Amino acid sequence: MYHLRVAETTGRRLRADAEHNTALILVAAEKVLADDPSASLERIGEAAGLTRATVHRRFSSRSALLEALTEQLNQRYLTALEQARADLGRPLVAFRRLTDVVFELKASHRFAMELSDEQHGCQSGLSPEVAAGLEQVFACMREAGEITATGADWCRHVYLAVLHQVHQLPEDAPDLVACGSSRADLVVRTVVGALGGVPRRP
Amino acid sequence: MYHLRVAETTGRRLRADAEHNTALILVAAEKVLADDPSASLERIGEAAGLTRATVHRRFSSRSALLEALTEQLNQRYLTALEQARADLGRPLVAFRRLTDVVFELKASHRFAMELSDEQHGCQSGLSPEVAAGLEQVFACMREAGEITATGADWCRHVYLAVLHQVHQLPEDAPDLVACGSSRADLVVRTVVGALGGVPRRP
DNA sequence: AACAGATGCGACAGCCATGTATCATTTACG
DNA sequence: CGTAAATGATACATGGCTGTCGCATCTGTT
Repeated sequence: MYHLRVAETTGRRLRADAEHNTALILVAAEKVLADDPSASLERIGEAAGLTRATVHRRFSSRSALLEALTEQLNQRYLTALEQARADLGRPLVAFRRLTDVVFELKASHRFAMELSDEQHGCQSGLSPEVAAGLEQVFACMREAGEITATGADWCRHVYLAVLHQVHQLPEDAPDLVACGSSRADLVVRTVVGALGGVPRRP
Repeated sequence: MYHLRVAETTGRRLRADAEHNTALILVAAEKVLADDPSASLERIGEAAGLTRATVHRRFSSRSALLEALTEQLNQRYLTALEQARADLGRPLVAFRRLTDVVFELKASHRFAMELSDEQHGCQSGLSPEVAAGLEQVFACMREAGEITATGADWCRHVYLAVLHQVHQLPEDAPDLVACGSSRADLVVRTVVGALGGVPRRP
């Protein structure tokens, strides 16, 4: 994971407690920044039970910390994609599985997800591997006739946008209840509808 | 519009040139902040051909300026909604018309739109009148059987999210070209698909 | 023309975040 | 146990943005 040189220029590895603390910092950063994206390193350290100085020792700068957060997110994404790849034969099932896991990511990595979304331009901050993995899922759905949209970026963006909206939908939203209160179900149906409705010409 | 007391506590009205300058500031603020949401008032003034001091004279604080920006956006929204209300009898036409105008808003008021979106919680920063106007459009579409989603917030959020994604789609995106390169068309079809696909139970 | 209003310029104070450094103390690890 | 590493505490320098003055100088308005 982060065994080697998080913010160190030397090749020495960190002591066990130090490594544990970097993990604490990442967790705290996610929690605090999700609430206030411009929170200071001081507040992050405090939330981790550490000092601002220590945060600086583990992460050479604020941006280094943010980088670490998105890298962490990309790792979890890859794990989720591997799970989905298992049943790529049934694209809708794979998509549903994927959405389930990504939803947990949204809950635990809200800030990092928005961070990689906000990345300027149309290039999301996602690693190329993750983007490719998502594209594969959508490609299978298209081949299976479940959707008709062809652009990989378009599919991914709509997916993430819908996911975001569903995430912050209140528990008792009528359209959520209509789906058996399963957020993942609502995402799947909405995305499939959005990406499948494109080519119908009136 | 802003004839009276933009940042003044006195009831006196502004001189003509001063009023013109507040307009310049608003335009410049939109342009600069769209590029960098955390740009300083100095840069905004510079973009308006004015001094930071003058910006402070017209808008008592940074947040006052942001408020003015969202208020301006809400005004334009209302105008767009009035145009759409014209042909509420044909909901899809009304929706299409609305989207056309809102798309121009997205181009000229990118920052303000994202600002009112980011507003914490599920309450967007839109004025109640605008929210109600949008709800009316979606309600008509639902009654006409074009969509099946029932939640007003849900419809609005999906609409704005899709709009945002389509807005930053490159000119040559395949799914855009498939719609005759009309962004508004792509929005309409995607949203209708997204909101209409909800209740289909597999 | 005269006056009030608006602006530019410069200066000042306050605030807060970042990044660096030092030193004493505690803790992990061989 | 002894050493090296990690941390807490504290201080310092830096830089940026904000908000507020005062003053000289144009410019609109009547």
